[in-house]
Amino acid sequence: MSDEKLGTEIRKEQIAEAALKLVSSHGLGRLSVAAVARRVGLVPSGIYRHFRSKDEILSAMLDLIERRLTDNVHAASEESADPLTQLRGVLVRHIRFIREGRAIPRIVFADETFVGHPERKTRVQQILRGYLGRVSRIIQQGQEQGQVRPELDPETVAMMIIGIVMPAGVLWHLSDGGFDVTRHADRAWQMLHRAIAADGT
Amino acid sequence: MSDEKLGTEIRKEQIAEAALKLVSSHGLGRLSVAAVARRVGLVPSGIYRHFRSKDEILSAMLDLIERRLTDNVHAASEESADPLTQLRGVLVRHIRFIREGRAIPRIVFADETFVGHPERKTRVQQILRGYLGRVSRIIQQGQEQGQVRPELDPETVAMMIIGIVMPAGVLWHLSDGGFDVTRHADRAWQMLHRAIAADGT
DNA sequence: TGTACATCAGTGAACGCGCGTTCACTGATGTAC
DNA sequence: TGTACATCAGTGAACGCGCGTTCACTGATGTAC
Repeated sequence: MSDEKLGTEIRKEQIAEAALKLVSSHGLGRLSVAAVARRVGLVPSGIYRHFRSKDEILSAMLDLIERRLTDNVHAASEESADPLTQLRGVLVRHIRFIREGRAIPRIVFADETFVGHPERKTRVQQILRGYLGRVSRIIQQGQEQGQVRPELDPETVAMMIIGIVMPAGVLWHLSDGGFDVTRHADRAWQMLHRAIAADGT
Repeated sequence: MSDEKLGTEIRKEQIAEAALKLVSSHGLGRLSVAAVARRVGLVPSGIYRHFRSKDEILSAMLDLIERRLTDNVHAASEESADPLTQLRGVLVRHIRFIREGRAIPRIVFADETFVGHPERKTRVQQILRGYLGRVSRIIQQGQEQGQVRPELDPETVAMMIIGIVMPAGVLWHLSDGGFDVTRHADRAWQMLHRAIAADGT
């Protein structure tokens, strides 16, 4: 089945990556150890050389997701000096993220994620809060530099940005890509922009 | 097991209701025919007197959800004559809905819902689009009566209202009720209100 | 450079469990006479 | 009002399937001498 023997560090990475891709395309409910094994060119039992259980793979997937969300915000921040443009960059990247596959909602909303693992709720919360926190910081900078209304709660604004993406992502998925996420994001951002920009433009 | 024999129409209602409650509290992944049966006081095989399969129960649950969402908007519309107050009513009710259990996201995001049933995607889409449509109509009325900026796209506004609730619901769930959904909704609504109200108040 | 050995990634058969579903049955309910 | 019968909701045992996991094994790789 396998062409070659690989070190466990490399395999762990491969396996988590493969599992995430499978969840993106078919959902957590359909994620089987056998499917993951097939994807990396191993036999099901081979997985257990690198992970103690299926649950441990899920944890590794969460680590991957956290890393990617962090990278998203980081890349958007680097792209421009203007906080409002940075926010728009986060929005655009998040949409691209959704287009690539719905791994995040499929894990966050799946109850299998948390069954028997209450600590995982904390973990997921920490990931989302971390993301929101990073976005909030951009908004705070905007307030300090005078582009964003100073009386607004940065966290609320950050959540509203996510709130632009979430329902759009749902419709996009339900319509098999028929719903125009980008158009919605453009219009919604325009409205949100008016609500948060310091000058009334 | 069962105290009495009941007509199949009553049982169907009971079973769908029981299934919806189980999904609300434990998620679709944990929904078993046995658990539903236990809840209505039947033996697992007894369910099959009223539904041909587990899938058919899922369809009945979707019907229930649709009815409740419709009722939500209807009740909010009756409550006030002012469209903006009506919108706020929809928001409040939707939050109450979430507090009662996360049945909707747990079904909409679960992939088991759609596996082997592509037509169900259409069904769920129809439910959500129906809900959005009803909310949009309120916004249109607001535009006709001059309370809402006429240049805005009603559907986008409707989705932003849902977008206030969705991420808040996620955090509320992950924090086991620790996140203050109402406070977030208040703040977010205030911002959205400013963005959509015809006068700049 | 060659040999012996330890390590460990990968294999395949087998397990046990949960769960949806089937099926022959029982016995209560309502109706026809 | 009473009896016979058909209907059909409810039961419990048994099934088959998928899937996570275990275990004894094989054989490639890297290292020590």
